[in-house]
Amino acid sequence: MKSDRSAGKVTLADVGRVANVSAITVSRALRKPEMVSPKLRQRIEEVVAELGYVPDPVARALASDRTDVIGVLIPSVTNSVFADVLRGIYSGVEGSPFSVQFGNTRYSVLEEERLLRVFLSQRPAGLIVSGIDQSETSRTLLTQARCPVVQIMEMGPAPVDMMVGFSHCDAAYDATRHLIANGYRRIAFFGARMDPRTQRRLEGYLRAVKEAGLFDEGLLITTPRASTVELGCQLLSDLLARTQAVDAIFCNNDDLALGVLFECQRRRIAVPDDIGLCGFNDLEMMAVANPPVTSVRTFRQEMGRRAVEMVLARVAGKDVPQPVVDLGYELMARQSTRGQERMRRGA
Amino acid sequence: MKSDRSAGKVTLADVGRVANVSAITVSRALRKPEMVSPKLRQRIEEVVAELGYVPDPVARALASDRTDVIGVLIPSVTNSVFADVLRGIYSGVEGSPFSVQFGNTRYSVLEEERLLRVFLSQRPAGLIVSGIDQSETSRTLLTQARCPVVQIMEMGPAPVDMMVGFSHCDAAYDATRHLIANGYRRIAFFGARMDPRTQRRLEGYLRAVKEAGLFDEGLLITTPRASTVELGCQLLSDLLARTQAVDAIFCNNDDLALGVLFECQRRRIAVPDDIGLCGFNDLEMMAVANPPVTSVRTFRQEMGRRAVEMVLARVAGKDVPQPVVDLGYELMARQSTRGQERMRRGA
DNA sequence: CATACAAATGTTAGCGCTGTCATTTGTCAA
DNA sequence: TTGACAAATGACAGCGCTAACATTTGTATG
Repeated sequence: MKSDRSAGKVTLADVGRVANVSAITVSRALRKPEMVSPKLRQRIEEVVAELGYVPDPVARALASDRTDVIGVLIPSVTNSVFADVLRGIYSGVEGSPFSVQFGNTRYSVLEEERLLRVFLSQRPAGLIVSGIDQSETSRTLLTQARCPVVQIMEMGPAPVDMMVGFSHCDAAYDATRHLIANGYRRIAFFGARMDPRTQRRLEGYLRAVKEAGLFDEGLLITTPRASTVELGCQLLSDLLARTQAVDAIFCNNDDLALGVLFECQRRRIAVPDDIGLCGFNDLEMMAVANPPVTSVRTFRQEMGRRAVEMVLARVAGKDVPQPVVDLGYELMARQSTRGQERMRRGA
Repeated sequence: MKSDRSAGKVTLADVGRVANVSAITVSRALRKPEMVSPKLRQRIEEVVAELGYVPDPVARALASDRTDVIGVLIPSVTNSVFADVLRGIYSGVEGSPFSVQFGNTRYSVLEEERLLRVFLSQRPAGLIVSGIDQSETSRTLLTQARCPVVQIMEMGPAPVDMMVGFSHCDAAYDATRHLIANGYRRIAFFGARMDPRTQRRLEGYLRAVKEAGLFDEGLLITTPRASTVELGCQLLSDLLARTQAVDAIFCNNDDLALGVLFECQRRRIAVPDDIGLCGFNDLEMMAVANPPVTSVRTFRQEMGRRAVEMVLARVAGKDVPQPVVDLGYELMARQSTRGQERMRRGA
């Protein structure tokens, strides 16, 4: 039996036998070296190396009722915004014994609920979830989770536990104000995949144009489709087919903005003179496009890294002095909006 | 004791107690329903629902010596190419009880080795690794892995187990041939992050230009830096500072190509008339850029999905009729190379 | 040198589940 | 009805590890 299952698997007991100590001492030597005398510790380490012992995380999890896995729920794997957050999360766990398990909610609240249950059944060391629009059930699950929880991407009034994000609404408001300040009056909004964050950007846009008395429903172009560069081209075509009275476009994200830029180039619409263009997220390419495109820089990697740091601190028993962190954003004003200024808000 | 640890946790035994059967019967009702009488099965299912029982994957893993986790090793999380592969992998496991655990090797063979050991210690149901350039040690680990293994992204002569990919070398060869066929003679190669796949693309390029007697070392621009759009701009500037005798550029990937395109626009270099431009991967935006950019389409999502399918088939005990799959590629000839044709190779 | 106490190590009993084998129940032919 | 056999269910042990408690060893003190 044993011979078959554990084919060659070295256990704590094996190490103990060779080193002439009990299994638990080996366990301690590995996890809490200071509890074992230096002499023994060294002998054990030698045997571990010699035998090529690798701790079994599954057994450890069962015995100690905890894992070293941080569960992360994000709505999309492909969206480059989340890819950046992931990178941040990875850099955060790097060098620690923790690993990361992702769940893709695909922008579905129900899928989020389901994944949450799955994750929670695995005794995560911590949980990182996207946004603040969980279902009632999800919130309950998170509240009762016996591990630290971080909500990322947004700020909101009632954090489940900890939170790192920024205000999409304020960011969009500032971007729109920037367009207005630079002389644009007929400012369109392009929004794809109207998820909660996009909705809040729309809110910010609306607040700004309404305040300035520039609101026109005809300038609102939204679609449930996922945003792509091609969609940006299309939305511009759609808009222009409807009206020529547009002098700026605030895009819900940089993919759309890039599409708009290409389409403007094709149609020989001068950016920023005929049309001002502003994106969101400040993807790397925006700064080197032709012309460089104004965008709202968000700190996506930082968000991931901070979230992990908070989880790790809590797991280590430290308390987190600032459990709610507003990372802010930065308006990168560039040529596409006749931009010179550069302002910062939040955090 | 118990009360504290398992706070509210419902176990198989709990379900069994309420349903008046033994724990093992509940286990069977859940895993192999056909082994339990319909009547009992129904009663058990009711109790499971009533109590909100969720199986504990950790305990199951320890007892059965296997998990439902597929380990995936990729060299980068941010690179959009791998993001697409991930999406494919996700769509592959969707609806199955399997989940995915990623490891980021950051293009390091040693990190790959380390992660491999970690993953293997967790009894994965299967392993998906990127490329064919594992270290000797890694190959040994993979060979001895007691689970199916799929190498993705590339084709190679000696698969560890299964393989899904395409020939980067052939793809680059065809792309370069296309440039030559369309009248370009001074064809530069831009390569960033010279990982094995980039190296093979370079090989393909070299084969084509040498065959045509068009090789010039001065047209080879490579850098270990990660590729970005900005880097594309820079490499073009560098090249032009060195020589004006260039009439086409084959970029190692689409990020670089996009940078080159923007820089050409800025410098009023006409694409495709002054300079032909070809990318690699056919990111969505290439088709709608201005002008649309020729690129080599690769089937990244498909690669991920197929890899998962192969693992699942093997886990289910089926045998995989075609354990080595060449997915091929497709040259998307567009305006940036005066392209009309559209050819296919591989698979 | 006995005492007290801390440090170091060991013993025991599971964690929740599943593999294996044993037992019970049901079914059918003779 | 009985026996033979399959189907359904159960008992038991153990996966590899760690928490909690128990014991031993070392060390300082009077």
